[in-house]
Parts: sequence; structure tokens; C-alpha cells
Amino acid sequence: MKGNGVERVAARLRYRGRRMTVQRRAVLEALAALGCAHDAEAIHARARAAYPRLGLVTVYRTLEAFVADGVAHPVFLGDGRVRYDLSEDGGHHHHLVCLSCGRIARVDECHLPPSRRLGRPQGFTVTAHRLELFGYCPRCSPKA
Amino acid sequence: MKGNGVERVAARLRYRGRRMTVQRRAVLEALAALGCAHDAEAIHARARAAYPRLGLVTVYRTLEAFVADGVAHPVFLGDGRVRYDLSEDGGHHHHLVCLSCGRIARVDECHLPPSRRLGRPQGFTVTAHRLELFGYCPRCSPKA
DNA sequence: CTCAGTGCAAACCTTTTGCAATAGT
DNA sequence: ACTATTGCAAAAGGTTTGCACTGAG
Repeated sequence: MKGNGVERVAARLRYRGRRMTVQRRAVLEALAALGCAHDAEAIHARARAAYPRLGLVTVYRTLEAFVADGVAHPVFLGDGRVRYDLSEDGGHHHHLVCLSCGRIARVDECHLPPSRRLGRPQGFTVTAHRLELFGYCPRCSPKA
Repeated sequence: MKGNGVERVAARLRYRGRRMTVQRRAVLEALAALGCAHDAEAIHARARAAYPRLGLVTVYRTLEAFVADGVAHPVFLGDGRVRYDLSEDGGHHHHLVCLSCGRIARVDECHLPPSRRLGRPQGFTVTAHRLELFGYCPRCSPKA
């Protein structure tokens, strides 16, 4: 997704036969405002500021549509809830999660070898990967 | 975990004040027999071959104990269920998941830079990471 | 005007918890 | 014996579905 302008997303949705509604706009704005890896409930809470009648179910369905259309993508941190990031084209990013306070930071550089090398030994064609880093943030680190 | 012999695990559990029961032995054997990344239900089904009365709840509790004691560790593939791998000491491995047939292959090499470099820009102390690769297995690949 | 999207309530499904009975050590 | 562990039934918690209504294109 280049730029997360509402128009750009609206166009992309329309292209797929979907519609841009007030609810989706609110979810999109919440996604942009919250930043990295927030879950449906957080997105719902935030989006309600813009559109109070918004139901949680609509947030789930909107996120599903966004993911299917490449507008957003899910992030799994293993805490039993799915989190979402707005997609940015020309790049992806990973996350750094503090095991003590839960803070999540973005990691923009991806130090992994190119995809074609990653699955070679097993004969796989790799099309995507997910990498999450865990540790302690500056505030929680022993700072030895 | 060096070796996944029952004795070794039993010793480790005992060390933590836990006990080695028939049920845990069955779960441990199922874990070893199944290999990579199977969920509680699959483990339950397999372990029942050895101990038919085994309850699913016990499998969950056993896995929780195993994880706490470093005998096993969870794997999250984003399909809404937690999978488990037996821990091997002196190493970790990642997974290659086929988006078409669901097949999961092990990846033993980890091409990531050392932990201390990974979180440096954000000031994090990285202690662990999770990496999962997605793509198509040899059987499902277009094989261009 | 049509069909995608919405909201509510109810269903789902994996995982967790309470409790009395059981069994390692 | 002491207390960790088990099994059952029930609860929890995130996510999904059915359905009649609403609204974008």
C-alpha cells in the first residue's frame, strides 16, 4: 500500500468490488493513528472516537477485507489475539516485543537472506516470512 | 533439552518439583513421534494410543508444564491454534509452511545476525526470536 | 435499485479454571 | 502422608456466523 490515504484505499477496495463506508474509514484511520500491531479491540476503541456506533464485528469484518485486499496484514505475537498493521508497499517490517512491559517497537531493516535462498534446501518457494524479536526494552533492560 | 529420553525429562521435571506421570510420558512420546509443530488436539490423539484415558485438558496442562520447564516450546503459525515442538538444546529451528497444502518443514539453519545486533537500533536486548517462512512446497510449487 | 456492508445476538472453537478424586515420591 | 496431577464439566475469551436492515455506487 503506497500511502494510506483514504482515497487510495477506497480505490483499491472499489477495484475489488468492495465499498468504502464510514465504518471502514474509521477503522482505517484508527489503524494509521495507532501504528504497529494493535488488536481488534484496540482498533475498535479508537475507531469509535470517529464513529461511535461502530460494532466490534464490523471491525473484524473490515480487517478481514483489508487483509484480503492487501491494505493491512496480521501480526501474531503468540498472546492469543491477532494484531494488525497497515501495509506499506515496497517494504515490510518486524517487531521487537518487550517481555517485561509489553512495549512493541518497529524494526525496519530485515537482515534475512533473499527468499529464494531460504527454502532451497527443502525445495520450497518462499513467498513471505514473519519474524518477531523478543527481549527487553531500554526501560526494562538491566542496562549492564 | 539434550536428548528427549523420558528419564532426562523426568529428572528435569522432578528438579522443578514436578512429577513424571503416565500421562506426561504419553504426551512426551507423542511430541517426539509427531515431530514439528503439532497442536494439542493432534498430540492428544496420538498420546491416546499409549494411554486412552488421557484427557485433552491434561494435554494442555502438560504442555504448559513442559514449556515452563524448557522441555517444549510453542510455535505460532497464525492459524488460531498453538503448536508445540520438543526443545533441543544447543539449537532452535524454524518452519517452512506450505500455503497450499499446509505441510510444515523444518529449517535448521538460522541466517539471522546475532541477537545483540538485532535490537540495537531500538535499544532492546533481544533474548529470543521467532521466524516462520511461508510459501509452496515442492509438490505444490509451479516448478517453473 | 441492487447487492455489499452493518449491527445484534448467538454460535464457535481453542484454551483455561474449579473441584473432588487419584497417584507420584 | 503430602501434595502434584488428573478428569470432568463448565467457563472464558477471541473470533465468526445468521439474519434482517441499511446505505454506497
